[in-house]
Formats: sequence, C-alpha cells, structure tokens
Amino acid sequence: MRSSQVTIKDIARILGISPSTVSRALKNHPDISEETKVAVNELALKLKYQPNAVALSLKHSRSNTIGVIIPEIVHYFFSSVISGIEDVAYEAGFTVIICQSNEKYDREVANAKMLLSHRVDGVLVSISKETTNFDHLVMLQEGGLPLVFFDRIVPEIIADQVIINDEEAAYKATKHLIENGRRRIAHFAGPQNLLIGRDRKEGYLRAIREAGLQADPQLIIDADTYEKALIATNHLLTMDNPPDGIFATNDLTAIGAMQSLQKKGIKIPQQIAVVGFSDGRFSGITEPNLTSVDQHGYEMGSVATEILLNRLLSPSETYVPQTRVLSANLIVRGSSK
Amino acid sequence: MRSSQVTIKDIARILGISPSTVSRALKNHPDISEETKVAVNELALKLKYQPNAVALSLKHSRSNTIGVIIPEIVHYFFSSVISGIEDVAYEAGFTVIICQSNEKYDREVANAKMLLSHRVDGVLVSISKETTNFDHLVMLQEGGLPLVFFDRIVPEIIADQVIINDEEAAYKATKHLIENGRRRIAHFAGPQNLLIGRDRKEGYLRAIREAGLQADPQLIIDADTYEKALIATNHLLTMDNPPDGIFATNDLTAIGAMQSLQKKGIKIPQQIAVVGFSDGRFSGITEPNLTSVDQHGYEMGSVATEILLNRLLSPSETYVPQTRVLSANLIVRGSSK
DNA sequence: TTGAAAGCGCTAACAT
DNA sequence: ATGTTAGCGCTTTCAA
Repeated sequence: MRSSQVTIKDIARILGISPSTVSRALKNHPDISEETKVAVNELALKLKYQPNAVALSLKHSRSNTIGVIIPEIVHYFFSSVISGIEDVAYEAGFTVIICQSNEKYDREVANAKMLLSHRVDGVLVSISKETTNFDHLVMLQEGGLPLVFFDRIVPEIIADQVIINDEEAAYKATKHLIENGRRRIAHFAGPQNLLIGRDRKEGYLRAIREAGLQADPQLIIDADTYEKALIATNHLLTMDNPPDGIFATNDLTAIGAMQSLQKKGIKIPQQIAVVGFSDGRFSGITEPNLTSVDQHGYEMGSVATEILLNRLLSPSETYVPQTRVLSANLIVRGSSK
Repeated sequence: MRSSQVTIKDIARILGISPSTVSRALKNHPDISEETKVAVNELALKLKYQPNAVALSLKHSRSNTIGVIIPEIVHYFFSSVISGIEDVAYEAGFTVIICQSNEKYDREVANAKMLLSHRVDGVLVSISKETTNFDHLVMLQEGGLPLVFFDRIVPEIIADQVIINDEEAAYKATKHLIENGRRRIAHFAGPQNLLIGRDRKEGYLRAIREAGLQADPQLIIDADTYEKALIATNHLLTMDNPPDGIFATNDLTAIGAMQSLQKKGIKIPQQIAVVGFSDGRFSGITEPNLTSVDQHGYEMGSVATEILLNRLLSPSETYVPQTRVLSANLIVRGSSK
C-alpha cells in the first residue's frame, strides 16, 4: 500500500534533467526546447503524473478550493443547492469541501475552523437553526476569506448574499389562500432566530392584515419538522374554531399536516387548504399535489458560487457586497384550490 | 482582502523565539518549559492561529482527507450515504471532498484525477450509470489509495465493498407480490451495466421461476427514471394482458408508475400492486404508502467510511479486501396489500 | 535552453 | 530547554 505518487523529481531523475525544466516543460514554457517538452510530456503521461495540488496550494497560498457550510445534506433543497455549487465550481476547476452543521452550532464552529485550516479560498454559508453567535464566521472574514451567504443569511455580517424574497413569497402564499376564500389561516413557523423564519411569518401576517382579517396568535405555531407538524395539526383540530387553511414554513411540515388531516377524514382542500414552502420532489407526489413556493435551490447554489468565484478571480479594491434576490414563484396545485 | 493568515513564524517572531519551539509548544512537547508553552498558546489563541492543513499534508504526505465519488447528490439515498460518511469522517478528524459524476463517465474520470491530485488518503466510490471502463479507478489504487465501493460496486476491481444483497431484496419484493396473489408482475429494470441493475433483475426472475410462473420478456422494461416510468406504465396498460403487479428498481420509478396508474383510474393495490426500492422520504408520503426495500443509506455511508479509515489508520501487510453485505428489509405498506 | 537556489508552513532529527 | 537545518513538491528568480 501507500506506494507514493509520481513527482516532478521522478520525471527529472529518469530523464536526467532538472526539476525546474520538467516544471517548465509541463506548462509549455516558451524557453524549453520542443524535444525536451515532448520527452517530458510523454513520460508524464506514461507514469500517469498528476500535479500535487497540495504543494501548489502551499506555494501559491491559493488552494482553488471553496468550502460550503450547510445545515443538512439530506434535504432536497440543500442537496440541489450543492448540486448547483458543484457544477459551477467544477467548470471553473475548483474543488468543493462540504461540511454539514447538522443544525448544531458547535459543529458549525468546528466546520469553520476546519475550512480555515484547509486554507480554502472562500466559503458559502447557510447557518444552522441554533446559530445566534457569528464570531466563527467573522473569523473567516478576518482570515481574508470572502463569504457568500445563501438562504439562511446573517444580516449582521457584511457579505454577499443570495436569497429569495421570503417575505414576499410568504405573502403571496397566504394571499392565495385568502383569495380562495380562507378566513382562518394557520401558520407553521420556522425558527425565529433565522431571518427566513421571521420573514416568512412577516409575509403571512402582512397578507392577513391587508385582507382585514384578525391575526390569531393561537394559529401561529412553531413547527418546522415533520413530527412537530403532526402534533401541531392535531392540536389545531381540537380548537373550537379550527382553521380553514394552513401555510407551512416548509414542504415536510405541509405534508405532515396533510397526513394528519387525512387521517382524521378532513378533506383537502375543501375543508382545509394547505400550502408549503421550498418546492421539491415532494410536491408532485402527494395526493392532492401540494401547492408550494419554488425555492430554486440549484439556481441559488450556482449563483452564489458565481459570485464567490468572481470575488476570487477578479478581486476589486472597493468591496461592495451584493445581495441577489431570486424570484420565488408560488406553484398552485390541488392542495389549495 | 486576502490578508494572509497567522503562521507559526508570526508567533515566533513576536515572541522572539524560533518556529520549532512554537511548533513544539503548540503540541505540548515535554521538552518545552511551562512558561514558553503558556506564552505561545496564549498568543496563538489571541491571534486565532489555525494550523495550515496544507503544509501539514505536504509534510506528512497525508492529507487526512477522503474523497467521495457519487452519481448525484440530489437523491435521498445518496445524500443519506453522504450524511453517514460525513459523520464518521468528522468524528475521526477527517475532511471529505465530495464529487458528483452526474452519471457521466467523463466527469467521473475527471473527479478521480482531481482526487488523486489533491492527494486524498482514500476514496469512496459509487460508479455512474455510464461507467464501463474502470482505468481511472485502477489508477487511484495504483497511486496507493485504498478504495471502498458502495452500492454501485465494480466486481472486476479487488477492493472493499459495502452493499446490500440486491438479488435477495429483489427476490423478497417479488415473492411478496406473488404471495399476495399476483401472477403477471412487471419489472422496471435499472441499467444492466450496473451490478445492482443485474442483481435486482435476477432476484425478480428467481422469484418468478420459483413460483412456477412464466417470465414474460415484455414485462421487463428498462426504466430507471421517473419520466421513463410514466411512459413504461402507459405502455403496459395498452397490452392485451396487462400486469397485476409492478416491481420497480427504485422509488421514483415506482411513484411514476403509481401516478400513471391512478391517472387512468386503476386502483392500487387492488388492480395493480406496486413495490419500490430504496426506501426514502417518499414511501410514507404517497397514497397509498409505498411498499419498498429499505436500503439503509446512512448505515452504508458510515460503514464504508469506517472500513476506509480502518485501512488508513491501521494498514496491514496482508490486504484482504472485505465485502460487507447489509441486510435489506422489505417494508410492506399499502401499495401492495 | 537549462540549472541552482530559495521559499510557501510545518516538523523532526540533530545540534547546542 | 531551545535553535538550526533540511525537506515534503512545486514554481520562479537569478545565474550560467
């Protein structure tokens, strides 16, 4: 095992020339004779020489690697974001190191240190549900790493951001329910320390108020997981005055709601309409199909990466952070009409 | 921007001592005086010193990094595998570089070269649907990198493998349909250049034969994507003698089948029963719920990583590749009974 | 046209 | 108890 890999020195030794000549020949330096170039390149091919990226990173203080800190890979939205990141990075010859925080603050901090230690050139971040202190991210910036936030951004930190307009999307979703005659609309809210959680709730409230409806605090329930949604739905059904619509902060909770409702024999959408958020593979699969906000994961990943690579490849003196807001459209399906 | 990061030299210069003393102090070397240790560690903390993993990799010819080559992240199965990989690697202080082949041979080759170039210590691989030539993977082995295959393995290459018993699982799934009275069972087959595709078909055929049923080639259709499943299902329904059961090579095709059937007013499972493969988030969401083989993605990822790390951390002279077969159980739900 | 030497950050054998 | 030196693989300035 561990038969060490071919280096420039090996090629130099075999050919009886110096390492620097080999290096130059490999990058087609004009000074090198055609003869030498051919010999070097042929041998390199034969020995399956692969440049040592580690040595290059050390030499250039540039790793051609970007880091990603993401809550959990096993969500369709996040895995599509990664897919977008990967594709753009691959095209540009960049390597991607992906770290999951698993929604844990401590692990997110460890991830940040690890990326700093690996001297990645920049980092894409979507913070965990637990994160309320951002020193570890500031540390990255202080280390000279450009940061690009996506989806779960940190307004307190000055950096590039890629988001959808969560407030607007939530507003549209709620308004859609109202326009379909719903008057008591419940909201399954996400964590309020995340901006997306607050924004979605805000949008919901704006639509309610604008329609002259009463915002009932009892109808706003913290429920951002499938399990919590099951409980929350059953709770809603015990009320004297149960809701006639539910706007959930993500698709999984919307589906939890649908299943609880159907188990109790409630008709969707006739008795209670349901709308989700973050259109994934699920929405077309439920019966009825789920109305949901399309969150454009792949596009978010690719745009965020383009912004980051742009910072890396053409650094400007005047750093003006940009915020890209992707349009989020409501896809209306059977669960709400 | 690009304010370079703190190094051991910086600390040495500030403290007026040599870099090697700093290095030793940081790793709590017994020779170093308590006084110096305290001074060094305090300053390191204050300056937020993070060891340069790149320099360490070069020095030790060991990157503490493992590579992963995976077809597509945006599949629940693969993303749960990654989750298992990540968790085990994280615990052991290893970094993970994930590459997607996007089911393309060329990109898989590029991924392999990239990982070799980055001098990862070992690689976890699940090959693409297109891959029939394995030189790029042999190249990794020749470069001294231990390989561990999972799910989509390559029997031609001598290496560790983690799989479920696909043949057995497919047999069980088909037998289950037969025991429920089905006599004409269709199979949506995966790519036959993948062993898992062949094995699943084999298991299907064995169950059919064992029950004394006729294997009808017309009932075996290449369909491994959602779209293909829609077409295949409609095709089946045009037959004079349509099937009364479908065993699909994955859940997405099973769901495609269910939706096509329901659109035509066919009752599931009364008229046609459906069984999928690779139990994911979907199975509990369809109506009726989907009977499926649980593929244990997370476990597959964690076991594969443990095997790889074991090879790395305690290399033995006698290399005996192991094959770990995880038990795969059929989860029976409403779509088939 | 090619080679020698220095250095990226760190460690470890070898001084002192 | 601490410093000096060499080297991991590669590039690049300077010298020949």
